[in-house]
Amino acid sequence: MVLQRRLEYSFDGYQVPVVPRASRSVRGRGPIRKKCDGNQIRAFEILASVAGNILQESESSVQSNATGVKDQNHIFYTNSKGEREDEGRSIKKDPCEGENFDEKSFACVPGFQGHQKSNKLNEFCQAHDNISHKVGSASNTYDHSEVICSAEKLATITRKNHCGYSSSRVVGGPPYFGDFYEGKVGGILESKLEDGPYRSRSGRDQSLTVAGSSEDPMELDREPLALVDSESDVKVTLSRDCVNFVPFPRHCDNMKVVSRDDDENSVGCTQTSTVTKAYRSPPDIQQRRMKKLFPSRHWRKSQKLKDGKKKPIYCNGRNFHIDERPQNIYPFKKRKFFNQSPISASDGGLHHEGVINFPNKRINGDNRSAAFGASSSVASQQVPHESKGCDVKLSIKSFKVPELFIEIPATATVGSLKRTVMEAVTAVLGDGLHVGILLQGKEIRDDNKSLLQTGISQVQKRHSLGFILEPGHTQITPPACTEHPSMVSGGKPRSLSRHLAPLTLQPGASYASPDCQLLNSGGSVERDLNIVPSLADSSTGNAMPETQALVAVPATSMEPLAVVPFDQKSHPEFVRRRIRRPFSVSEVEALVQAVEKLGTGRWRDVKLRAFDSAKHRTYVDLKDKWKTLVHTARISPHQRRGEPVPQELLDRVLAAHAYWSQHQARQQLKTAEALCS
DNA sequence: CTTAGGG
DNA sequence: CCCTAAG
Repeated sequence: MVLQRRLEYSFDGYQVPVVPRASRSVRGRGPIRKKCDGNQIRAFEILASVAGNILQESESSVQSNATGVKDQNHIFYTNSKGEREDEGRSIKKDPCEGENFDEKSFACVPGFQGHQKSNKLNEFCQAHDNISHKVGSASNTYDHSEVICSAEKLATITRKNHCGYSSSRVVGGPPYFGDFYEGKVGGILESKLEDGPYRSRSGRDQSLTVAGSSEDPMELDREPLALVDSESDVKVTLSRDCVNFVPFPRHCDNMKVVSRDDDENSVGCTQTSTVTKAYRSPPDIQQRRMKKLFPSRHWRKSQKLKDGKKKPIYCNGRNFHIDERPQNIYPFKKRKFFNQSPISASDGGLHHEGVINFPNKRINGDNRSAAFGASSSVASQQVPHESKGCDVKLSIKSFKVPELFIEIPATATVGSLKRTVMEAVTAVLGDGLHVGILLQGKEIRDDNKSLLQTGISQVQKRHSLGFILEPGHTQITPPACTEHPSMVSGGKPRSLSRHLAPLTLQPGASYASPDCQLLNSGGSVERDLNIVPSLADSSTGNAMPETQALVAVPATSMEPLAVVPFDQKSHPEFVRRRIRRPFSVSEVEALVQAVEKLGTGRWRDVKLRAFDSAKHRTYVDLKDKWKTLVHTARISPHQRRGEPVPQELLDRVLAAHAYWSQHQARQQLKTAEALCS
């Protein structure tokens, strides 16, 4: 049939088709939403969450807020160094006043009074939305501002503490864990435990540094990238009938891009169905609301999952729900929320001298399995407090991330180095953080002991209290976590021992199996340099940490969310933009070949035919690529960017495009005629 | 889910 | 790449 057509309409190559496809052009497009891309500082956030919890604990014990802020029970604020334009404004006011709202520099998540339960997720989302807000707007640039931002966020936490933003939520720390997923590494991190009326009493803040450091160098092991010969990227299968079948006989081989690529290759992961169920739980009303709030692709995914489709029908990058996480850590997109009251947060004299301290940069690859230990300097002291003597004020100063080895070619750009470091940190901390308490060098494992019992409350000497921060999945101390239910259950007075409980981020039910994650991320990420030729891309893919599984949210309550570390999937507005992966020449070749055969209107077939195993290429991608190819072919060579595509290929693009355009025109004409007659 | 197109 | 109206 194709042959017939070909003969019938003698294809002559280079004519640029004038056949318009007006059918869909009329579609109006809705208002363009403003997008802000940012980078996720998950690692830092997680790290900071440790402190956040402490704060949370202290805050939750406060019955009334000391400031004039009303009902700002879910305030989130971040500093705005990352946003130059706001520097001026953001410094001017004390966030405690809660009056000056600066949307850009401050994000305030309004509490959904009376709907706390049902809206926690929303709050989470918004909170993270806010975070991403901070991280800068350049979508694919990873520069200092990220670090700075995180540092300032952390500072913000401290500030929050000082300002006495009290949490009016009934639930204690865990459920709103997300509120504190901000922070920094290497900066100053302070947190205090206080039971009494919340107030910043600088007079009593005679923190003494207590902790030592455990600078265990960490070895990041990763299999070396497999350098695949470019030819191996293309599977050439000569098909018998192709000569007669293809309108472009001269390229009759059946080219297929083979990619052992990444993303969706996360086969052993079983988290999906669980996750699915988690999302099915909320009542429909909320679902609808959520959908409204987050009309994102990811949300749709969730919706679909809700519909009972646990198994994606079409395993391309978009439909497969375990997909892009490993590699798309930071190009994430955020959506703007209009219902949040931004507040300008000033620096408040917080220090940002913290710098990530990674002595020998050397990335060896998949570091997920690497042991990681962060040390922290902790100042702790007995609070000269009158109330029952159970107040322990802790000030965690400066988390230090131990050595992180990164290996990067000398030719790599500074930008890629930054990214790499970022990725490494994220990868290490990506699975959450386990916090251990060291008292005089000994780890306190019994989480049920009170501080009094363990002696923490009496810590007077320096260097007697330390914290161990490890990736969540490397350390599992099951008993430690059993307290969470009580934590989430409410405002009853808790012992100090419990205050520390939430510090332990347990991989528990909230996490995907570590093995799964390992399998999912490092190993499966593309090693095919043909597919991902650029260093940045490949390193990105490989160093990408696995994000957590979806939070299993019980239908009855969403409270468990609280204990869950930052989770991308539970924050639909944090949709990351997929990382850019330029088409390689071989991919272009495969695409051209497929289109020559199939035409320009059957992208799914093209995908199946030539990119079936390239999971990261969706048919939409292929369609887009074709579009750009056509464009590229039409512009002058010196205007082209990126990896140069052989002119021969571009010629074929034009030829095929012309041919199939005409072909389509004729088709339409035919049908039109048929209709008329 | 796919297509087709605009952004 | 993203988003999304249409089909």
